[in-house]
This record gives sequence, C-alpha cells and structure tokens, in this order.
Amino acid sequence: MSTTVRTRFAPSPTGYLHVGGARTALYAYLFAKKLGGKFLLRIEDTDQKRFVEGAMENLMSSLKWLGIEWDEGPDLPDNGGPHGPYIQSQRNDKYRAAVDQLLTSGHAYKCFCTQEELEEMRRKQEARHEAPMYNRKCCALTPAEVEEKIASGVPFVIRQKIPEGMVIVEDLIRGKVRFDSKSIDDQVLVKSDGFPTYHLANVVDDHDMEITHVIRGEEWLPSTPKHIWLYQAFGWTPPEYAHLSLLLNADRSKLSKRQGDVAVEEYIQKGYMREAIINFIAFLGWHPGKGIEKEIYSIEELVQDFSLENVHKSGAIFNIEKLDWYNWQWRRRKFLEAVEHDPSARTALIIAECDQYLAPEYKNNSELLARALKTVEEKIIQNPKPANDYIKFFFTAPEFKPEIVYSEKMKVDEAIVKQVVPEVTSALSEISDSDWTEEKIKETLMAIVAKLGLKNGQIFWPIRAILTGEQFSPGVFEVVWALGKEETMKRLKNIV
RNA sequence: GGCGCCAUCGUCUAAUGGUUAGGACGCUACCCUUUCAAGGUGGAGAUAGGAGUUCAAUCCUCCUUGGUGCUACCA
Repeated sequence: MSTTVRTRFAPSPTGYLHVGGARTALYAYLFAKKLGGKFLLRIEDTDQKRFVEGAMENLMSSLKWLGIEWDEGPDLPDNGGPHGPYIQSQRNDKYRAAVDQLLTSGHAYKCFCTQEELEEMRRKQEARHEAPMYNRKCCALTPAEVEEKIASGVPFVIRQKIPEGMVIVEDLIRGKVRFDSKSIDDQVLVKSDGFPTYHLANVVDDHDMEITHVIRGEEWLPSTPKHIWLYQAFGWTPPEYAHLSLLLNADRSKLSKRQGDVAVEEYIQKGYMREAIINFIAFLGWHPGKGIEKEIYSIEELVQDFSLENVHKSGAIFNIEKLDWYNWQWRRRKFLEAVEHDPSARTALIIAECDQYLAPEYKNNSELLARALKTVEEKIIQNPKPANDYIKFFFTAPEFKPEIVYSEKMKVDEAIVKQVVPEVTSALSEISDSDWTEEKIKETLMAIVAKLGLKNGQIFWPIRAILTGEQFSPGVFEVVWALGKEETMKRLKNIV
C-alpha cells in the first residue's frame, strides 16, 4: 500500500514571509509535488503575544505571488480542507483532548512553579555550571496537592515528562542524529493561558493532518526528540523528518533583518521577478545533481528534478549579486518570449519595465516617449541592471558628474572635454531637424573623431556621460537622437 | 557552559578512494564593437589543521580548530 506524500509549511504569523521561510516552503512544496502529493499551509498562531494584525494575509499573498500554492489551508473553502481548521488558535479543543490523554497516561504533569521560582532555579544551576533544566519539583506533587492548588486558583502549565534514554532521529538529510534525554528539559506543552506550545500543537496537527514528511528549518533539530517522544506517548507513528540548513548573512550568521532585506515582499517591491527568486532560493542548498550544469530552472522544472538527496547539509549565504543575475536572465527570457509570441506587446512590456520613472504625460505615447523606449529595448535584453536605470535620464537632466565624465580608462580628462564638447555642440547644431536621425548623428560624431584625431571613446564617452549622468546607458547616438536636438544642446551648453 | 549540526575558490556549488579538483556569480586581461554594457576567448581563485586506514585520500575514521543552531509559558 502506498501512502500519499503530504507536506506542510507552518509559519507563525509574526509579520512577513522571510526568504528562509520561503525556501522551506518551496522545498516542502517541490517534494510533495514531485511525488504527486499534497502540500498544505497551516498557521501556527499559538503565541497570542506575538500576534500581528494582517500577518497571515501577508504571508499568504507572498507565497501565492511566488507561485507556491497549497492544496489545503486556511483560506480554502470547506473549512480549508478535510482536516480543518488550519489555524492553530481555532483547534484548541484538539490540543486539550490530546494533553488530557498525556496527563492520564502519565506522560505529562501539571507544574505550578512561578516564573520567579524558575528563574531562581536556573540562576543557581548556571552558577553550578549545570545545564538549566526544570527540576521536576511539581512532578512529585500528590494528586491531592494538585487538586488543592487548582481549587485555590494557582495558575499552572502542563509539562512533558521526558523519559530516560537515547533517541535517534532518522533525518532524511543528516542521517542518524543521537540525543540523550539527560540534556533535554521537561518541555512546557500547555501554557498558563491555556494555549499549547509549538511542540504539542505541531505534533497533534501533523498527526491529525496526516503529514508524512516534516520538512523544516535546522533550528528544530534539537527539539525533534521531544516530538518523537510525544508521538510515542500518543501511540502514533512519527513522520519522516528533513531538517534544512539555514540561510545566512554574509558573515555566516543566521539571515537577519539587520543585515539586509529578508522579507519576500521587499524583493517584490524592488522589482524582482518571482521566477528569479524561486530559481535563486531553490539553488541555495540544492543542486540538480551528478554534473548537471543547467542553472535556469522554472518552478515546473524544479518539481521535475527536485530530490531531498541533493539538498545540502551546510548553510548557504544569501548572495544578492547572484539573485540579480538570475533576475536578469529571467527578465530577458520573459521579454524575448513575450515579444516572439506577440510583437505588439513590445511597447507595453517596455513601459512596464520602466514604469517607475515614467511621468504620466509620457505614458500617452508622446514622440519623446516612443524614442526613449526604442533606445531602452536592447538594454532590457542585454543588460543585467533594471531598465528603470536606463530611462530616467530622458526625463531628468543630470548633474555634471566629473567622476563619471572623466575616465582614466577611456583617456578622458578635463582638457579633452573642453576640446570635445564645443566641437560636438556646434556640429550637432548644424544638423537640420529633418535630418535628425541616428545615422546622421553617427556620421557627425565620427567626423569629429577624424577631425580631432582622437579615439572613438574620447568623444563618445564624455558626451554620453554628460547627457545621461550615468555610468551605463543606451549608446551615445541613440541618446542624442532620443533626447532631441533642443534638449541635447541644452544639456551640453549647461556644462560649458 | 551543555547538547546538536556544519566545513571544496570571496559566494552558490560539481566530483568522489586514483581528475590538470569542473561549472556559475563576482573580480580580471584581451578581442569584438559606435562609448559603457552585452557577447567571445583567457586569467587569478578552493578541498581549515593534525593524526589514522589505504598502494592511493578532497572523499572513510578520530581529534583539533572554526562557524552556527538550540538550551523560553517564541516559533
């Protein structure tokens, strides 16, 4: 008999979708889809203190934007699916029933110790260089004492009674990992507010939702023994585990907000494409295997080729430069595909690329806009930088930037500029409006090259740099042509 | 501190008991070219250290070192 693979992504709604979370979700999704299984979304909101308004919606919209769709989840009809609800705060009755079972079977006990008592205990333990662990004081309470405390309204938590002995976690990525129960604390299962902790809710839900493979972050590996003991206490079969390595900052610490953007939505806002983000995070800790050098993968192709065996054990640094490269690859691919299928879509696509810098008056397809877009098109295809950067100078006259105009490499210094600019200005001013074509401009500039006996770059570089104020831009002839005679003259004269 | 995990170019990674240790990003030289870019051809750049097993270790074992995670009534 074959069981259908079921995986889940179980985020806590504390704000936004973290890129590390997105990768975890992606791997769980790919694994399930590869094997024809189901992928579910479950919201773990058992910590009321951390509740953030709108966080769940945010999480779901980022996930959907990425193209990671779930088969069962909180927003779906019919209670979200066969095992609903999919929001933990709505499943409290299930956790209560489960913990009652543990209480009667002796796998859990009520603890009445106060926060102060616990802190005091930990302080002493640390002073003695011992691992801070609960001393099981309340485990020794008689049933009568427990009754009495409850009757007098003393708040309590319910703790898991960790059995003695070793546990071996069979991890799909890491192999066998051994833990000794001596180093594992009696975990709180139900908090004094009556809500379960992650450990209880997670196990109860994964069992109830028939999860076959728990694919989650490495930070959960040390608490997996607790989960396995819980399954045993309930008499359930634990799922398979796969603990993923972390995503790291450049300094190899856990990827954090302090060192850059970690929210998927921030990358969405910056204009990254979903295909690029998916492709990039998929390759952070996974490789198609055996000498394959293909690097551009769509999500469908990832589903085809994904396997947990090719997931790495070590953490991976989130390297923006590579993301930029993926983004460019995908942008070009999408543009070329779209234009090939529908050439008339061209202008709209370019406008979409440049939207940020297009003033409303230009969107009505003015002659100037048409020219500007024409020069930008090739840059979309052949340049990694966002097309936005290639169009803004059309609409805003740049400052004179000596650090760009003067270039040692191009052999352009102040003297050259003083010599070249007046020549170019006067030569261009003689071109009649009807002759204002790229071809004519090219002819004119080439003539100056010959006349002054300079290298091409000594003319083209400074003119382009003055007109655009940018390190990278469309070519000088296109720029001059697109700007028009009047604007070109204005910008050149400004710097004389 | 305790427990766990991890370790190939700067980064993402391939290889596996025998390779000139391969690719990509980035960097870089040259070529092409109407400048930059893009493209083409090259270049620099790695098996953390020490033992052991072996004819042979990047690969297997152990130790060291380093990094990192967990050690909450957070997930």
